[in-house]
Amino acid sequence: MVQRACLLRVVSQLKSGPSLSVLISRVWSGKPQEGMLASCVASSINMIGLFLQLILILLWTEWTVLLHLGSEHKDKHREKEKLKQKDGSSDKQKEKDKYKEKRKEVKVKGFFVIFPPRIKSEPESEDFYHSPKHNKSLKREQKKGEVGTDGKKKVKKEPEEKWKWWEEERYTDGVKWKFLEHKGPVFAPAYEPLPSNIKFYYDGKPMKLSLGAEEVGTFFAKMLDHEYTTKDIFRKNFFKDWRKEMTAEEKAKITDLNKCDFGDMHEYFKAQSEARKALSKEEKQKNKEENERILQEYGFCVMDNHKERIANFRIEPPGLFRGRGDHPKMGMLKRRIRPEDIIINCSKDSQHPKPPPGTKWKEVRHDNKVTWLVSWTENIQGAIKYIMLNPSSRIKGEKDWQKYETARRLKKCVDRLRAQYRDDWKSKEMRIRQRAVALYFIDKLALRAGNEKEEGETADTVGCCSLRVEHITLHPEKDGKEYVVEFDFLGKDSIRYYNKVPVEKRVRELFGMLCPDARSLFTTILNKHLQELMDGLTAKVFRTYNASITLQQQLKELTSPEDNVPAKILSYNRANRAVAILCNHQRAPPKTFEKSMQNLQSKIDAKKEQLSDAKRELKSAKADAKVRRDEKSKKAVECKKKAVQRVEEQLMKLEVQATDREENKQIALGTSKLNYLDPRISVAWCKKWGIPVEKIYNKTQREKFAWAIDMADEDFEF
DNA sequence: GTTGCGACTTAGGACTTTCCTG
DNA sequence: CAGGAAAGTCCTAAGTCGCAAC
Repeated sequence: MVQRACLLRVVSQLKSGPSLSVLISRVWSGKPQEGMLASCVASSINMIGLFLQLILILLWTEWTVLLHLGSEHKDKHREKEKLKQKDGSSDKQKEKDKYKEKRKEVKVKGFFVIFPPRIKSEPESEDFYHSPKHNKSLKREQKKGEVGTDGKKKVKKEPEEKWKWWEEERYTDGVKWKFLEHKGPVFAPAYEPLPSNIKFYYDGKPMKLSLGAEEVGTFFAKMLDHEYTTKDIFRKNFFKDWRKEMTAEEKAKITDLNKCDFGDMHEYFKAQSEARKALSKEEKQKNKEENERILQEYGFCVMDNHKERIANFRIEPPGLFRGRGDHPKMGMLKRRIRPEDIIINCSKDSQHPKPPPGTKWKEVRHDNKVTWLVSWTENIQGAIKYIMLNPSSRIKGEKDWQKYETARRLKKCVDRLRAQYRDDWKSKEMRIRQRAVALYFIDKLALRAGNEKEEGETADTVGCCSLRVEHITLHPEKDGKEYVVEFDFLGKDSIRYYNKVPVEKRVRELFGMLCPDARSLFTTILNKHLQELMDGLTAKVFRTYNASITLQQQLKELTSPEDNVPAKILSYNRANRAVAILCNHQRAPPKTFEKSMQNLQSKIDAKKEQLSDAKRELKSAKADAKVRRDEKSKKAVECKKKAVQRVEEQLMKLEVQATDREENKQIALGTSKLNYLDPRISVAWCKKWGIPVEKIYNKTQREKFAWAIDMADEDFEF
């Protein structure tokens, strides 16, 4: 589609145009019509100019205008902004030095060594894979091994000493490991044919399907409850792929999906899942144990002398592809992965995983410049999928830590950078101006970079550099504010980004000649530029930086020392929420939201009543005590007092909970917590206010952020 | 220089387990 | 002690970004 040319490119094509006022009035007056737009672009008419002007307006917008948190937060945000500008550099080095010192102090305690017999029995070969640099730690671990060898049970009983990888040296040369051993993937269970009494009907008549066709048919049958099985694209894609699995006869007969009746099959699967739920305790326990056994066998690997948890050791089962949003490939058959599709990565001297009997791996390689253990190529997009380690592993943790360190380095130079890109808006070179505009959005609105994607291969979503004209509307005035830019587009995962951003009208200047091919590789150009500005800087670092700094600031602002623990946690959640809003992390409101909110409210009401009862009782007890003046009645008063207090606390807790939940209706906190917020900020906050870290991070999260929990003091500054 | 590929992070929703309450 | 809500886990899609191949 011609009119799909991206916004920046459109902007870039502007040379000169009709009078400004005409253009502006056209835009201000409403959405550009599709046809109009198409013809404009096609004939190089300068309707496009409008968008240049939009950019110009934005360019001249004052920094202090707070864009992302919506109008109510504007003022707060301004302050934040000031703060942001102020505390540019500092403390990081301090932090680092402190940590270095701490490291020096740390004595090496024991490491829990896995598979000690193996590791112990072949130390020579390990040495072979360890650079001199690593010999030190290796020796330590071997010592450990000796201690641990005399029995797993014994080791298990002891409070397990966690390996503090963050106290060890890192590889610097692109090597990711020296030794890697694992058992390979767990394949999806083989297809179980339907019992003979469960039938598929075509055109009202029962029909026995071949095994292959039946299997794929069951994928569809299982999904019948989902709305998307009614979607045209889904049905079309499914039917096309299904036919490929049919025998010639089946193909000849089954020509219309609408004549297929999967009802029986659907009922069967439903009953099966019911039956699974209704299993007896013992049976459930048995299943659990079996799962645990598989986890123990396949869920771990040994990487450089340490047993590490694997994130996804199960191969994705076959099924029907369901992309997010309006995906053109929804309904296509996701093929079953066989050993022959699998590439194994492990070290040469490890015990290679064995393929299932009678099969072969596609390849076994020994590439220690990558972190994956297993890979295969998926058939829908042709993308490569990997089996990698858990976030608690050294290899993921180091990277995560490094990510936040990069963001902290950005903090040091962000002022300079912002000044620079503002300056670049005036540049004579179009590319530079363009780059600077993109950067502005990425920084201020925390937009994603927005890489190019192949049209028709995926849902139509965009990011900063791939925004198109139709994603932006200009309003001369909206909600009492002048010059409001309205963003409305689908971002990653087809999540809608909607934001009205008031901008200040300023001097406008026309850009000069523009380069029409500027868009291609735009994110590459952008990132190259960023790389020059700061080592390791890319577009996404801004998201990390802005998220983390916002958390830190919000925590400072929202935490009241006199608050009790639940209230402080509410503050934390609010700070977290501010970040989630900034990053546009949304969720569908839980289906049961209204109901559970009502329940909570009635609980609160009940609690209130209970409170007034308790108060009344206290009063009468007091009166009683006054009259009687004996120990017993005094005690009773104390008792009642405590009861009132307790109920008050409970009520408060409930109310806090209600507020929290209401505010959280459509906002997902998990993503930012897991991916954008430097955990050391949260850990420091917990330490400072005496909040148990368990209140903020659950077990998995504590494992992932073990490095931060261990190293951050209460005075950590991002 | 451009394109496509490979590796890795980030993402929301489905599914499962745990917790709470009546 | 069941049943519903909340919390936690699993799943895998969909991004980012660098680099090799053309």
